[in-house]
Amino acid sequence: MENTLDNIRAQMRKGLLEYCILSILSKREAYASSLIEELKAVGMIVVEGTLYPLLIRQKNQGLLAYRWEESTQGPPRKYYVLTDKGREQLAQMDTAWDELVSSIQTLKQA
Amino acid sequence: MENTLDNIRAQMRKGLLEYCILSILSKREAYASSLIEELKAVGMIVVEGTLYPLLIRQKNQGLLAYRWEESTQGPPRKYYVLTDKGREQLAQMDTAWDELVSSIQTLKQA
DNA sequence: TCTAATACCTTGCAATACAAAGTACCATAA
DNA sequence: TTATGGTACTTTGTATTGCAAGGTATTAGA
Repeated sequence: MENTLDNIRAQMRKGLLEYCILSILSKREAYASSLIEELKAVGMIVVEGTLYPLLIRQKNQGLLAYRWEESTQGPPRKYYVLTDKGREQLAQMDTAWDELVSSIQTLKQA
Repeated sequence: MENTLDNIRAQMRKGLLEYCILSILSKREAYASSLIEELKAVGMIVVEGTLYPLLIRQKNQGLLAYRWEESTQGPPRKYYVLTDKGREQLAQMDTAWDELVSSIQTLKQA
């Protein structure tokens, strides 16, 4: 029941992570740790325990596929890419997101 | 596991309802059914089983207060209003929302 | 052969949106 | 007076999902 700005941020983010992941992967393939870095760079803190299950869910839904790639700096990495179905889903989410932003704008000014 | 646009909308909305409620109540007091109407008017479907527990949570957090008012058309209504604490919370949520919109915009163009 | 760094994964818990069903009040018609 | 329909508030049980915490595995270097 804390009310810090961080908690407010966290709460607002709920359900949007899936959209962010697809958006990032639509530009370039990435592995989990690099996704976490990119999200952190724009101010969205995500932890492993959130991201890994999410990626697995999206893969099981057929939105993502992955391939293993060796790394020079540690264990192999699982690079995820968008499938065609993932691209369709992203297009729908773009629409939904624009509508949501518009809805809230309307609410706040009426 | 459905993937309709409605489900996508629903998912994106998660966690944002609290913000919408405070936004509406910052403009005028309202009772549950009227909140549902106003949200529906901007395209956000909310059902009673979602809204009532949410209002009770916000009241228990001290963000809202309410008063009973007689109605000419049925049982009395519980009109909710923002408290000072609710106004503070709303201000923080405004910030968090703007940041979120900005973060996603950055993600999508990078 | 340790240790540190990197990367992936799992378990258990808490929060919350929802469907569905229930309770209560009021006006009006039979 | 009683029944009916409309309005409003509430509760219960379930599914989803974000997270803390802990675990496994690979690699490079001391």
